Amino acid sequence: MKVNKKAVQRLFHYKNLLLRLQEDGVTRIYSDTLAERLGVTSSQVRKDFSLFNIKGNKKAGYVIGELVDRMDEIFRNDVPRRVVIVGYGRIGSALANYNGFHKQNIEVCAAFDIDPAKIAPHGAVPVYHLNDLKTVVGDTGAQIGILAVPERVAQESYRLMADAGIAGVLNFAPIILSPIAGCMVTSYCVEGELNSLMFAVDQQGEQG
Amino acid sequence: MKVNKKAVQRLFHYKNLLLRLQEDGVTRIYSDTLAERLGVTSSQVRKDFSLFNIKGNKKAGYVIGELVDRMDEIFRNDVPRRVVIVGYGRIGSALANYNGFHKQNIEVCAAFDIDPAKIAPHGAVPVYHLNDLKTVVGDTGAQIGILAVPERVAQESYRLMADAGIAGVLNFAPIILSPIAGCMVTSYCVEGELNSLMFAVDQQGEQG
DNA sequence: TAGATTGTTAATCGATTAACAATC
DNA sequence: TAGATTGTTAATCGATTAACAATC
Repeated sequence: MKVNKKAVQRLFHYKNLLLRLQEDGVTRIYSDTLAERLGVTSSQVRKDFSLFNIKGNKKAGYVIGELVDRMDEIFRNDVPRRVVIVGYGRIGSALANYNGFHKQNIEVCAAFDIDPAKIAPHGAVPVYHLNDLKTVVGDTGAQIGILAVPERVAQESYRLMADAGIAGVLNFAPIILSPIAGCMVTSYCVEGELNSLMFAVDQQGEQG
Repeated sequence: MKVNKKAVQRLFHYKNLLLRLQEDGVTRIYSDTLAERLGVTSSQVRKDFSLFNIKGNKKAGYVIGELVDRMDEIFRNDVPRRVVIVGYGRIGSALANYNGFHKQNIEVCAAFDIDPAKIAPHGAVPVYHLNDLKTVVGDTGAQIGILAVPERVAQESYRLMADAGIAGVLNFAPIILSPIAGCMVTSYCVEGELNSLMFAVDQQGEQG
């Protein structure tokens, strides 16, 4: 089986739980315990680990320290990973200043907008004009970009990001972007998720 | 095949594309065309439609007006759907004022926080103290809640929401919530998504 | 009618779960 | 050793894609 996105996401959550357990002084864990804590099956935990070549000890479970080290290695958590944000509106600025990133060694190194009133190259997170995207991406070596612009300019902004050398985009505009070679996209649509949740709730109501 | 979350999400995106086409004066469409525009297969489009009992015309494709009407019916888009937001920090306030919601007939009817400085019951979106959650949920009839609080209080806040009668929660705290009966959860973890995207980019780099 | 498109059934693909041999 | 847990293979489950009969 190939490593897929969902397995990567689970690995990320395993890691975060393990870090919390480590803080509590726990040093070893069984796949069973880990599974229970995260609401998955123990088969899945072992399968995921095997996918990433993470080894435990028969009978003795897993050493949390070793697990965390291996995961840091897999995710390259030793080097800070740089991210730029395109679109400094409500969502963009909220993410630029989100304090959950540094724990994961993710660094928002710059944001971009076309509104002159928002440009602030000397802020905690510098905000530049979109025209400077290519230069800044070149200088910082950022590989990943967050796209948080209005729907109607999303495709064009994505093109500019791909052009600037960004290799992966996390898109928050509520539109499916047509892919550009060399720059992969993952999209998140809040209204779509809410809609989907509402549908699920409605359906459940009909049954129960 | 049962209706699943991914199919619901696709239906939502079909609808949005169809609305845009309608504005351009297009009145009919084939599954082929629709599929191409959204980067899916035409089999999938027809399968999705069949899942929701959406009918077209052999040889003549689908009438966009009929499709949109049927989808509005499925999603109950005729009545405004009310949402509350728990946690009025950066993410919470960004979402409270996000202007992509009203297009989908989603109404953020109230937000909640425990910081007295944030309470503002007469704002465009009223912000109340968390203590008032149950009352306000009762009064407004909101069924869905967005959870945007710090990780360490996420599980407890979720419990309060379930308690207040919220039937579905969209969680943005980077933690897996243990489920409470009667209140389903969908989670989104930005740092997890970024991490996953970085992993994918790294992997691609190794191969190419 | 001939050609083209829908709607559905069957085939394929991929991910999760179960089972169990290896082993500490 | 006996018991328990990992690691992996096989079985199951679910979703996507392909194929094609129905039909306009």
